[in-house]
Amino acid sequence: MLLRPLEPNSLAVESRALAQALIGCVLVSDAPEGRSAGRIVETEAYLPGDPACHAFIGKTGRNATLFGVPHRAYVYLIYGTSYCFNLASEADGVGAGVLVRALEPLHGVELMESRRGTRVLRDLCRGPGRLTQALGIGRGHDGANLFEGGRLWLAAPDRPPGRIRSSRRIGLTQAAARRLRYYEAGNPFVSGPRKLSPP
DNA sequence: AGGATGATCGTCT
DNA sequence: GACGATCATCCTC
Repeated sequence: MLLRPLEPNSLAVESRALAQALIGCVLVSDAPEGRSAGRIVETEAYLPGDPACHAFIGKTGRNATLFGVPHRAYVYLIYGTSYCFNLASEADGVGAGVLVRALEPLHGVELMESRRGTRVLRDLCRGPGRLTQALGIGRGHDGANLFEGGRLWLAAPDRPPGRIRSSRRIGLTQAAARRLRYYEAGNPFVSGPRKLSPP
């Protein structure tokens, strides 16, 4: 399978534009065990000054990469069990990011199955904690540059993305009404509700 | 030093 | 649909 590295500086910096631009792009993990990759089908934007954004409380040890240069990986542990993968967004110094919530498996399905402990294709990368486990992403990837051919990088879309829809973000207690979740319409690898939520 | 919290997942009913 | 696991992180003594 041909994977063409995404051109640096080709992605939007503004959080909502970035969240939409990432749909269809391919996230690639090159680990000692082999390559695994998936097509991004669902994202969420976390804006500057957004109470739901980890950066809202100010810069701390955990969230520092959200305040750094855009498009670096921000990875953190949630509920003591799962890692979430984000890209920092907005200008250097501004705390914001985009969470990647689901991938469509593209490459290295056997490796993903072994990491995930399931052979159900639809369950490999559907959900933020699942996709990080499938690709072997952990806290060690925090701060990674995704454009210099390292262990984790972004490739250009392998095909044009379908129509993008939006909805409320999932699992939030803060700012839950805002429609900052984006997903490819009709894609079975999208997590959570695939219908439009009420305005 | 101790307690509360959470952008989730898997299991059970 | 509901619930418990599990722990790094942050806040308050």
